[in-house]
Amino acid sequence: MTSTDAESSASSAGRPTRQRRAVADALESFDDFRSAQEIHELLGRSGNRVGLATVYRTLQRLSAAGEVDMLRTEDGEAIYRRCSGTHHHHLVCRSCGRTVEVEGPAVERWTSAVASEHGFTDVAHTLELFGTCAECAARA
Amino acid sequence: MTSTDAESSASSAGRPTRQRRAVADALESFDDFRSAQEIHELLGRSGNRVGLATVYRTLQRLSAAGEVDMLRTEDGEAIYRRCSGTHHHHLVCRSCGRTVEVEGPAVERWTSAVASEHGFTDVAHTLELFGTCAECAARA
DNA sequence: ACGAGGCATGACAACGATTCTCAACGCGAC
DNA sequence: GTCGCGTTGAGAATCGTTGTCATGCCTCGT
Repeated sequence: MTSTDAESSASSAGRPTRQRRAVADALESFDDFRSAQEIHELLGRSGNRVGLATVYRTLQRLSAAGEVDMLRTEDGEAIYRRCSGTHHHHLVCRSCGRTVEVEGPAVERWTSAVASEHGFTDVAHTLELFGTCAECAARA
Repeated sequence: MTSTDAESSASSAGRPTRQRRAVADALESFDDFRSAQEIHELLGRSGNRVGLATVYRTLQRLSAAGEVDMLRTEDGEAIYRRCSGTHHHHLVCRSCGRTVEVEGPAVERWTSAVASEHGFTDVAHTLELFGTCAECAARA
C-alpha cells in the first residue's frame, strides 16, 4: 500500500506491527465507546487475530499517547474510542444511550483554576452528563 | 421500642443491624475516600468483625440511598466517603488520597445549559478531579 | 413472652476485567 | 542472512467484586 508519511510520526508509538495497525483500524470502524474485550472480539471476527493482552497493551499505549479516549463505565469497565483530537465530554441519554459530544472551555478553565487554587498539579478530570433526551422524554 | 423515631425512618434502609451500624460508624471516622476493602479491614482492626460481602452490600445500599458518595479511581476501583449533603465535587490526590470538596456554580450552570441545548432533561452529572497535591508533588 | 417468617450475614466459591510471565516471533539494522 | 531487541500470545495469576447458601437475628403476630 502507498502509505503516507503520517507513519513516520509513529516514532514515539513504537514499532508498527500488524497487530497495532489492526487495533487502530478497528478503532476507526465505530463511533461509540467499546471495551477492550469487544475490540478483541471484533478483530477476531474480521480475521485479524490479535491476542487479548496485545489489545490491552495497545489501547493503553494509544490512550497514554492521547490518541484514544478512555473512560470507565459506572461498573468500572474501561472503554475506548478513537480521539477526535479536541478535548470533550459526553452527554448520554440514560434511556436510549444516545451520546452527544460536548465541549466546555469554561469547565476546563474552572478545573485548572480550582486545582491550582488548592495546590494540586498534574490534574485530570472526568465529567459525564446523564439525562433523558427529548425523544425518550416524549415517549415516557 | 424505646428508641428514637429516627430509626423509624430507616424503613427504606432495611433492617438496622450491628454490621450496618458499624459500617456507618466507620464512614464517620475518616474524611477521605476509602475502598470497600479498606473499610472492611478498618472494621476488623477495631473489633467490629463484618463480612466483606456485607461491607460491599452495605456500601452499595448507602450509595444508592445517596447517603455516601461513591466514585471510581482512575484504575476502576470503587471508593466511598460519607456524603455532606450539599452538591459538590471532589479534588482527589491520586497519591495520598487527600480529598478537597469543591463547588462550581459555573459548572452546574454549564451542564444545565448544555443539556437543554441538546434537548436533554432531568440531567445529572459526575465530575471528579484527580491530581497530585502539593505535598506529594514536593515529596516526589 | 414465644415462635414463625424472612431479611441479613458470612465464609467461600465464582466471576470478569486486567495484568503478568516468558518463550517464541518478526522487524529493522548491519 | 542473521543478530538483537521490541513485540506477541496463551494461559496463569491477580484483584476487586458479586453470587451461593446454610445459618443467624430482627420484627411481627399472637
